[in-house]
Amino acid sequence: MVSQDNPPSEPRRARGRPRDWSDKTAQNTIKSLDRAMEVFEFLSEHQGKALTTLASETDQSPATVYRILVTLEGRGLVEFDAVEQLWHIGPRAFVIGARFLRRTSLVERARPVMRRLMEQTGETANLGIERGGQVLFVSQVETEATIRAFFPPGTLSPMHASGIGKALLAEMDDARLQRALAGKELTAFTPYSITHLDALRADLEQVRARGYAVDAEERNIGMRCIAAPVFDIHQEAVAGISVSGPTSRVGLEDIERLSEAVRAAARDLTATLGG
Amino acid sequence: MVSQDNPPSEPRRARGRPRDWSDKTAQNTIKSLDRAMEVFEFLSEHQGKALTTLASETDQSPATVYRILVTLEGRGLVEFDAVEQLWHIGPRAFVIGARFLRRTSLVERARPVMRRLMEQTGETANLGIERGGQVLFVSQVETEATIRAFFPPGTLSPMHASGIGKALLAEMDDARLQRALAGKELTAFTPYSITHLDALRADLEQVRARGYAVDAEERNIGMRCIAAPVFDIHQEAVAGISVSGPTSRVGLEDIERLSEAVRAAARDLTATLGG
DNA sequence: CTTGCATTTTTCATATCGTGAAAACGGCTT
DNA sequence: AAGCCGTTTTCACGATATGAAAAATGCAAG
Repeated sequence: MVSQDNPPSEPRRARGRPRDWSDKTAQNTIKSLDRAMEVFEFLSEHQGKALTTLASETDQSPATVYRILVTLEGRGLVEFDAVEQLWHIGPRAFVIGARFLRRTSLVERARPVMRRLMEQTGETANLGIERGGQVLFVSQVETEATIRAFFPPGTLSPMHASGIGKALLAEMDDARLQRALAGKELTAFTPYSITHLDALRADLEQVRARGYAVDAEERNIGMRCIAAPVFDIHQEAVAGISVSGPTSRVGLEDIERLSEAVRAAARDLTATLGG
Repeated sequence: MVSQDNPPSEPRRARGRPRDWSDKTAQNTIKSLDRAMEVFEFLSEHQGKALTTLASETDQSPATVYRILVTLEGRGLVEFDAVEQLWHIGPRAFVIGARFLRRTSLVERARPVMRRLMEQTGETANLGIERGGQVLFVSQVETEATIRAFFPPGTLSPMHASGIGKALLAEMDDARLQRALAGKELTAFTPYSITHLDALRADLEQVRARGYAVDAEERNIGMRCIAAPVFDIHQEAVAGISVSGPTSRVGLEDIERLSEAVRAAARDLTATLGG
């Protein structure tokens, strides 16, 4: 989506003194800030932590963690529940993080397309992009049915066990594929998960051929997902759009029908992006 | 914002040494961290800034800002676009921020806002969402007056005869409006009810223009209601907030004044949702 | 092609300021 | 009441964040 992760292809005309990328230990970073951000991140993963717990689990002194939290609290990045005496992520963190989406108009443009897709299919519609070898779900429109697939925006998921992930992988050339999967295990989440590279490649071949990817209970038992890639003006797959629902409603015989709607939605979105 | 702002009611049992709240200058915060967060926040507001610009606009030396950015980049909180040489908010900020939503629901977050609204206006405050073409009242903070409007949470009410309903309808585009009203009769509950589609459209036009909706005895004789829409991060109207009271206290001449408070409350709630 | 300017990144010396230990403070438990 | 536990503050020390300036580069102008 946004440049940067293609050093081989992009011209990379860097103004100013070039950064010393070889410096693995990153000596140009601020240690105290990094430690503070570690606490921040840790807190976001395990919400509702007490000061002492937080301190011991991040290997820092309670006094330091306390000061970090109070400082962040001053900006609303974290919140202190005075009743329960627990710390949480604050609303401003949400506001700031959400601005990540504003960078490209992708999410905004996708909104009406997704809504229509949800109405046509009756299933939850999702939008995801690739980030650091994972699928990042950035937006969703929930179905009105009571039984629904729920992926809160901000969720990260492995590429190989996700419809959107596979739709994106299928559009990558071999070098990029290697990089996206580098160091990643093909974890088995269910008995249906794809765990071998050969099997994955074969599946991706199919995805390319028919224009959509299927996640048939590869991540969650009882959930199926049908996804198609969305292209930007450079013909690059920048996102995936999908519907997901319970096996009871999304039967194997429904896939053909649903895939039509998903592909149409992907085409629509591609068109509004200038593909 | 969460629990914390009701010192009169909450017991406020603080374990440990009590914080020195009088210390307005907050001497217990970490200056460097605060400055770093200032850059972080500033960047989120004005995305795509160059280093120098960022430095001068936050009144810090380029070297310092550079180190802050590189540190945050290491955690994915900010991103550097190598082609354009610009800095942006990173995906991890989105992931972390999104976890804020997991903790509390719309209803819980609305609670303090509604309480304040009730105190300001002296009237019962309501929160409602749209479900299946009807308004679902999900939460309420009752006034202390003896004569009070009472909507038990869980109550369903037709959209066209409800302040919240009209506030939500007014934000829909035409297609969605059609669907929300599909198959619904514009039932007359009182002589003041709106029963013709044209009249409703005209009213909605007004609602949009002034930013709030009024239910003037359209559902119950003797009760008036002033509502405003609440938006989520996608700028979609997800809920409505309102005050309702007897005509004796909510006169036509009070509407202007009350609507200010309602709109302010709606704005507050919208803000904590990331709108 | 050369020169100058703008911008980013690194080096370095300095003193700021972040740090942990320990004490102070209260609530909670027995 | 006394002891325990978790939070907040104090304090003295030295790690480290900081800005100035230099280095390294691209870009635009001559």
